Amino acid sequence: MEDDDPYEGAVSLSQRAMAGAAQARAAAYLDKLNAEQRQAVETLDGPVLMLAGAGTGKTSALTARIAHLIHTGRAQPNEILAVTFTNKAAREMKERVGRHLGGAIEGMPWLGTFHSVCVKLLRRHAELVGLKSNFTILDTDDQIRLLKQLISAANIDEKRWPARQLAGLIDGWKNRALTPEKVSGRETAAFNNRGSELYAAYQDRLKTLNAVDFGDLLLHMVTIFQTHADVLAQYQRWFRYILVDEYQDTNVAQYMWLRLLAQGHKNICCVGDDDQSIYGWRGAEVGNILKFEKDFPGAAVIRLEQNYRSTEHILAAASGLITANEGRLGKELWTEARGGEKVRLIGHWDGEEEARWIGEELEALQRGTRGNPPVSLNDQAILVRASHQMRAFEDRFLTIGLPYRVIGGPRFYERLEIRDAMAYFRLVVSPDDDLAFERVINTPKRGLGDKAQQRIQVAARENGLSLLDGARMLIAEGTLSGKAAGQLRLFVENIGRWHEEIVQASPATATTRAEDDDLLIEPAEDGVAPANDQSHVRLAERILEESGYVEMWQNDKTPEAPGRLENLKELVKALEQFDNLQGFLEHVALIMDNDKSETEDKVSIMTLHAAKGLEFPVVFLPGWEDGLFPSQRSMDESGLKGLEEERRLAYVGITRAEELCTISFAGNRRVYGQWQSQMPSRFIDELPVRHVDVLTPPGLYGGGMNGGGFSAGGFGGSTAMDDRVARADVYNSPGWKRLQSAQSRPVSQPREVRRMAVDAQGESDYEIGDRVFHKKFGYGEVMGTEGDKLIVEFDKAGEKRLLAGFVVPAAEADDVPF
DNA sequence: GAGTGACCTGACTTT
DNA sequence: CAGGTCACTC
Repeated sequence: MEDDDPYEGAVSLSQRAMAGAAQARAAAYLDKLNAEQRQAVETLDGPVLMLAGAGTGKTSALTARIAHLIHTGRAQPNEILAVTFTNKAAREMKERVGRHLGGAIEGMPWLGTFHSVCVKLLRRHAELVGLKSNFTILDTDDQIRLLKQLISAANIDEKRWPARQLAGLIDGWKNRALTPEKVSGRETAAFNNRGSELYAAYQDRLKTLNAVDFGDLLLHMVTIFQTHADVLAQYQRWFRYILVDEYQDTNVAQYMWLRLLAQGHKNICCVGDDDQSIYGWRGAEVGNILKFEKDFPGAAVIRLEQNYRSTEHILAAASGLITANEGRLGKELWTEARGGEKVRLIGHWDGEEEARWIGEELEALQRGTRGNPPVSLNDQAILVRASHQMRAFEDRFLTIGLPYRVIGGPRFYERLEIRDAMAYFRLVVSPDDDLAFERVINTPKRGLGDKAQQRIQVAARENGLSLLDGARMLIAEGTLSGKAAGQLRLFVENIGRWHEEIVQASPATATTRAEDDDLLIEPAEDGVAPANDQSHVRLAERILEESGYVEMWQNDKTPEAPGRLENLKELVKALEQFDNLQGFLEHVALIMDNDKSETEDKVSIMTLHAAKGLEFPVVFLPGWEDGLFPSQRSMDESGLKGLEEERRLAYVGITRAEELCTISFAGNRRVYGQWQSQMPSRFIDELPVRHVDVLTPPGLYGGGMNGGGFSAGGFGGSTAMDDRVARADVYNSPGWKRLQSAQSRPVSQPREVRRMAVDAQGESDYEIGDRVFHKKFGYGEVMGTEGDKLIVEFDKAGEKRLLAGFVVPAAEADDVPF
């Protein structure tokens, strides 16, 4: 590497001038902070652990700290390494630091996600791990395809040993910074005893392809730091201050990376909240935050505990829930806010009913007919555990015409047509991108099926060529049959021609960026720049046109086709923001989020994971049912640890709400296209009852249209002894029983409903041997009880555990219309 | 080589 | 319920 520091003099004059201007501003960013936040900002030297609970002004403190570092002259903007997990967080931080310092701080080149920072570093030092600096970053799709090839090459039955699983294993290893040779012990036995072997083969293949996957970005940098002391020392010197956001989400590789970099000066400030660690499944180690003080002796630990976001009931409900977790660092969140509505809890007959009710609530809140000031849809959100739960809401909202937006749903760049188009671009930019070649060689159909492709593969492998060159060779030999040969020739020539155009347009960027020493000046921040030359946009259009790709969709008669064409247009449009195709590809590889700045008033639907870091005045948390939330899979795979993570997820969900939080569950839900009766979530038991309102079922009992009945509930509170909402309270409540028995009947029979409600209450105690009837499972016999559930052996459906409310005595089965 | 239908399997969270 | 794979046919 270079002897002298390559970053010398990278600070521009304008930045110095800017610092001067900020000086005059007399550090206004400190004014709004409370004592703890201020301490976190002003404790600049040495290790600092900031334990910041939900809504305690963590980002304010973090950005103020950066501003303070710059303001006091401790560090230039480009000497600060600040890492986040999401692009959104990075963007927000950049913007807020800029605001603190009076606007246009241009150079925070090292503020970004772990991955984006690592890409920059790895491009500089790629050769140390056998890569070229213009390596491609594979998406999961490519990764899977690659693994499939390796698995079948290793003569392993792809059915029994799916590539997805191997991808998961490899990902896990990389998260723990394990290179193939470091995978040890029984883990070598993973994947039919071939796990580590395939992992090694995969890494080899990646190197040959000059490609990396997401995990490699971190792993390669850790390897480089560990094996090249000079490189490490250089960055240790350069990054004088290190800040880490969401520290509880760091995995082992990220942890090692940080520790290596911080080892010299130990000026590292980590911000996190152990109660919000929700990425264990992705390799995050809560342990990292728990052992910070051991890793950095003498660390200042600062707790931010004053919550500025939620009402006292919401905060208390969340706090009460999370105390069920063990091994917490422990924080006492408090707020000055008083009053507000309790957290609302309501059960529904099934998922559709739940969606219907929430839809009505959203509209009522929007109109202000609940006796509340109107709440815009933008201020309301529905947070679900798993993305497939969104569908019920989308269906319902489409029906009633309620505008919504799905955040983090099927993402733009993951769509078929976008990936295809991107593969074309990739191939044109880097003709030896074999994975891209495979993807588009026969899309649209060019009569080049498996056989032809195999011949290309063989030709390429035997001659050590890329697939594109292998194809060229075959054409030159003239061994392919007429039609296929002509099509292939056209394809190859097109790619070659387009590639030439790029090379001529910008010879420097088309080859390699290894020589760039301007990473700190960032001519194109994240590849974005005011584009002056739009030739790449026209080129992209022509690629899609002339390749026949657009035509393929134009001829497609399926209903999705027009949408796909729209998406392609949008893709081309997005290119305008970049100054070349390469920059765009880089951007897309790392930034898989599509935050179109929408201005319309819409309710947001997203997963709980996607909601972290966000807040809304009104939040709905549907689907609180055992198996769904907490998710069965988490519990099966990770036991108590999994359950605790689910609980933290619940905590994150509740703490997103500022004013009104509504938890709901359904008694029946379609799972795998099959109806299943659901148990309410055990987390419901853990809510402190004083802060929860159990709502009576809506609509059925004369509550009327104005939603007036909703807040009249609260019968759950009076019966609980131990300060918890017992699930049993919900079932034993008159409202729930009526709901259970009544809702299996048409709603338009109020008299019948009431009669049945009374009946159901009277009959809720079954004895062993009683014959019962269930709406879905049919007839069965009561075998016993388990807690508040009945064990029923159904004639057809077998043994089930369910609540008494779901069955009726067999004698009354005739009354049940279905 | 491409198109079609039967079958199977798997289903959560993501930089 | 959905997407993917396989076998079969044209």
